[in-house]
Order: sequence, then C-alpha cells, then structure tokens
Amino acid sequence: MAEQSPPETDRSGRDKRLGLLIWYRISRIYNQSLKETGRHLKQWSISPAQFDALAQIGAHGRLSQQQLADKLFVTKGNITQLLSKLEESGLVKREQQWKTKYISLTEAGKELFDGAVPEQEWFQASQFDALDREEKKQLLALLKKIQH
Amino acid sequence: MAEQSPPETDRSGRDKRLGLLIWYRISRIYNQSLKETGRHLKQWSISPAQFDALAQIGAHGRLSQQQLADKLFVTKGNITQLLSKLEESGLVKREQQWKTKYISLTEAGKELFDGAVPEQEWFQASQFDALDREEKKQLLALLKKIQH
DNA sequence: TAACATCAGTTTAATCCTAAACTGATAAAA
DNA sequence: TTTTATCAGTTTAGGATTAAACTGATGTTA
Repeated sequence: MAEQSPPETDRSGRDKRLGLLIWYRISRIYNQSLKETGRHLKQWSISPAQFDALAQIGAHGRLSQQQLADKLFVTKGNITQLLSKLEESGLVKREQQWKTKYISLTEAGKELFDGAVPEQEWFQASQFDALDREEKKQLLALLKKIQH
Repeated sequence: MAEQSPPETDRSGRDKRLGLLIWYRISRIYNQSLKETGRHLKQWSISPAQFDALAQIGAHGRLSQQQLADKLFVTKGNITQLLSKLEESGLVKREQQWKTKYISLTEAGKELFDGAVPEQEWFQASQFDALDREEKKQLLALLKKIQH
C-alpha cells in the first residue's frame, strides 16, 4: 500500500521549495527594476511613484483622488501626500467640485508626460528583453494565473 | 521588398506593450504578496523585513552585518536600524570582534525561528499554488532568464 | 429640522528604506 | 613612526508607504 501511493510529503516539500524560490526571484527582480527605474527617472527629477501617478492622470484625464488611489493600488492618504508634491512642482492641479477633488495635468505636467512617458515605458519594458516574444507571452500567462 | 520584411516597428511596439504588462503584473503580485505576508506575520509581531533577517541569521548562524546586508540586498545603514529593533526585542545579539560585529540569534530568537520560519515559508510558497509543479518550474526558469 | 450616517480627503505616527556623511579601528606605506 | 587608505558600522535627512484617527460636507431619516 505504502509503496504504491505517491510520496506526498516529499512532493509538497519540493513544491514549497519551488514556490519559495519563485518568491525570492520576484522580490529581487522587482526591487532591482524599481531601483533602475528610479535612476532612469532622475533626468526628469521625478520618482517612480510620481511617474506612475502622472502616467495615470495623463492617460485618464480628470480623476478623483480616490480613483487614482484605486488605480495605483495605494491608500488615499498616500495620494494626498503624493499630490501635494506634484502640485508644488506645478505638474498637476486639483479642482474641488462638491466634495470631490478632480486632478489633471498642468501645461508643464503635459509636457513632462509627453516627453517622459514613452521613453520611460520603453525603458521599463526593455528590462525584459532577455526574453523573446513567445517567452514574454508565457511569462505573462503564468503571472496572470497566480492572481487567479 | 517592404512586403517581405517583418513589420519591425509594429513588432517592437507590441513587445513594449508585453514588457509593460509584465512589469505591472510583477509589481502587483509583489506588493500584494508582501501585504499578505505582513498580515500573516502579525501573529509573531514581526515585520516582513525582520522575518527575512531572522531567517538568514537562523540559517547561516554567525554573520557580520555587512554579510547580512549583502544577503538581503539592502544597505548596511538599513541593517543597523533593523538590528537595533531586533536586539531591543531580544531576538538577536551582536558581538564585536575586532572591527566586525557578529550577529546571532538569542534563545528567544531561536524559538521564534523554529516556530515561525517553517510555517511562514509554507505560507509564502502557497501563494503560488494556482500553478502546478511544471508551471512553477517554467516560471522560475523564465524569471531566472530575466536576470541573465 | 435635528440627529445620524457616509464619504472624500487630510493628518499623524509609525515602518522601511536609501544615499551620503561621519566615526573609529586596522593595516599599509612613506 | 607618522601618515594615509580602507573598511565596518552608525548617523542623519529624507522619501514612500500604511493604518487609523480626524475633518467637513452631503444626504437620510426620524
């Protein structure tokens, strides 16, 4: 009986090891990529978080702060502080309507958006150029599956 | 001539989009996983960063601060602060030898290590259980390739 | 209309992290 | 032996982020 059943504990042990290795890889890739992104963005004097906000606002036009928070998967408290700095730098403006504040890009913000976003996105994407098109598709499919 | 050459600009455009989608996925998976990890670790009143440090120290025994920093891919300044808290909590101790400080777990640290590490690693790994063994291997191989 | 609930945004205190300047000890070279 | 370089760790200032408490306006209901 025992000989015929698959080595369950062993298999789950190996699976645990695999899962852990994946986690550490992802963690390193993410943090490395973030660091390089930060370096690359220095030419426009903005941070990765600021870039993400600008890209969303630029792409969607008028957004409330809560909507922006949802798109970026961060808290509204974070958005308040992020926007304070972007407003100070003259890149975005806030307009209150009823109890909602709508955010949009200023002229300077649009200029930065047009200049920085395409190049930065190209840079971001190029970090995966060790993979060919087929491999990228595979990777994306696997990543999607993780989030069921 | 034109008809026979592959649509280069188009292809690289699609590749850029794929690369970007991968980046956003990885970013979301990482941040989600980190948040859930934090929630799970609350039962031992430690943070993900503290857990990682304890796991390394527990696994490797005596380590200098610089060695620990290298293993965790963070700065030594960060380690100084991380260890201050772990020392305060009585989980690790530092012993100076020559100009190097060697870190090791206290009894309380070892106890926490034995209790928390296996369970936490299991939890961590289980976040990828939507993938079967073969898919995990594939994913890991692709991730490795990214870092060439 | 007065009391209450809801909801957007703000504030506060905390954690994690970095870069850069600093300290102090060892080692090497003049 | 004095000077200089190197190297481990610390400190400091600042950025990004969160959770939780707070503010103030709008809407609902008794």
